[in-house]
Amino acid sequence: MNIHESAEDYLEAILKLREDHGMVRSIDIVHELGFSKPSVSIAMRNLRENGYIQMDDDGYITLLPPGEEIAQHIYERHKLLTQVFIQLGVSPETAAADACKVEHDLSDETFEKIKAHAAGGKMA
Amino acid sequence: MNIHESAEDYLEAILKLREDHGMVRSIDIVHELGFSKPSVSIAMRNLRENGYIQMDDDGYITLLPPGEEIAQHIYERHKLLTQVFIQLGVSPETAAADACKVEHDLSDETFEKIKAHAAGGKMA
DNA sequence: GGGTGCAGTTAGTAAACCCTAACCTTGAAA
DNA sequence: TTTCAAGGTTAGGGTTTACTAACTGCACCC
Repeated sequence: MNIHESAEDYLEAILKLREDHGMVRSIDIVHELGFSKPSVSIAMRNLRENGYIQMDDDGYITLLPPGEEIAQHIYERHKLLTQVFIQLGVSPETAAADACKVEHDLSDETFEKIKAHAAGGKMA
Repeated sequence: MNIHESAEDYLEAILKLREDHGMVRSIDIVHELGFSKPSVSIAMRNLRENGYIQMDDDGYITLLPPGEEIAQHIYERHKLLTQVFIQLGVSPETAAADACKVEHDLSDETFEKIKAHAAGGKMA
């Protein structure tokens, strides 16, 4: 019952929506990710059943600790990779789109090296 | 009838095997990628039916121009990304594994910027 | 009270991608 | 010549992840 790539994306979207607007419902994720309502509904059920999120009676979603951890992990990667790509001269839109895909695939080892390199300020 | 990620992997493996050993059969891909014989057999049928590869009567595989182009495209990314990760201090095994995954996801724009950056010799 | 619309769910479908089990063909070895 | 191994295929199955169609529940509003 491992976490899969799509679950990571959903958790990341929940975190992003929370930071941007405070409250998060399924319909907000529908608009954020561009998926259909049933797709999001089923994804939320899975996240709920596996203890990653909680939904109150009004459908408002909160991240439980395991979900929060994964969301932060992915979101940190997303932001750093986007920044690195932009520093390399990539357009912001493309940088964000590529970060979205790559963020799931990199090992911790490689990510940490990229992070260290970016922090060194020697990217440009 | 677009090319998908797995097809890119198979084409890349064919190119790599050709460079390493000359001749390529399905069974060589089985050993290279660690998939089952039926999985490779079906993948080869798809590549054949879509004009990416050719198989002679003995089962030897050659890349047709569209397949060659994709294989070179992916293989070039694989080698460059591996090299870049290694230059950042990542272990060769992890670098290659991560390159394997990332090589499919990067836009041309981002890849070209990474390439230019690496060529500038300012990676380390 | 009856319509309208929003949020969410259920049911059924599809595509990509892998698997095991079991088969065929061919060629070499005993 | 029989047996066996290697390469390849067919048949059937399973997971992940998304979709459309059609439903429920609820609130609001004239």
